[in-house]
Amino acid sequence: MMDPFQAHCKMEVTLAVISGKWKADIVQMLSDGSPRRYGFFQKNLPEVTPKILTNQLRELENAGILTRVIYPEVPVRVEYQLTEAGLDLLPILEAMERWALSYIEKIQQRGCEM
Amino acid sequence: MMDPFQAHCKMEVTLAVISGKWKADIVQMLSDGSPRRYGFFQKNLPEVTPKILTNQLRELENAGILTRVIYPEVPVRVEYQLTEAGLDLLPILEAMERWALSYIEKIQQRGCEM
DNA sequence: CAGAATCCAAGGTGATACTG
DNA sequence: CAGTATCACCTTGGATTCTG
Repeated sequence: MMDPFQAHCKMEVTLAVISGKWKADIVQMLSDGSPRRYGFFQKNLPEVTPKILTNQLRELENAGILTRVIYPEVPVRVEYQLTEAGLDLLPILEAMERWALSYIEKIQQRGCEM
Repeated sequence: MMDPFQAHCKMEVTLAVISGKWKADIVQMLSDGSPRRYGFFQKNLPEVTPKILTNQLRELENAGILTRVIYPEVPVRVEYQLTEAGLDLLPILEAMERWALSYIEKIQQRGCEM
């Protein structure tokens, strides 16, 4: 992940935080505010390998987008949950989703088939 | 650039379009709607090399975010201008800028110096 | 259950020099 | 003026295998 703190403009900070193949998906899966477990992401993102999933979760954690809480039970339970900064990201992700829909329409009209 | 059309979710489409080290800057430089020339970007982004600048401009052009118009004068003049889709991107970039500001504040309070 | 370790391929970025 | 061409690095993502 690119270091958000050496970005040359503010937008780059945000882009650095959410750029990552599965980060937007992860944040969206936590969008209702409730905590989710590692296996939940694995189940809903069948294509992502454990290494990559852990990597994306850790980078989001280090960026302060989500928290990782370990419950030392047997078997161990780990819960991920959005922070306030993470919740603040949701409107942007929704706007990105809306833009993409409109964009896809425009592109189709332009003559590209999908 | 990652192909927006093989994204696994809509948000990825938008991310694919604006992910690129200088793309957000370029779009913002065109935000008032008026056309800008190659040299303008070079002057305002002194760190970017010609190859990369051309690369970022071409990817934005291929994505339909901006247009590239060549005026066959001597010397040649090339003007870049945002499309409708590009203009629609501006609110998102502004939201990203605002989020980054709030984020930086929060991080500083958390104890990280910048 | 929730990862960690190792190895590897791809592509995005950049330095440098050159051109229609 | 507005680019191209070549070479090289380095980060990101991924396949596979293994573990507290």
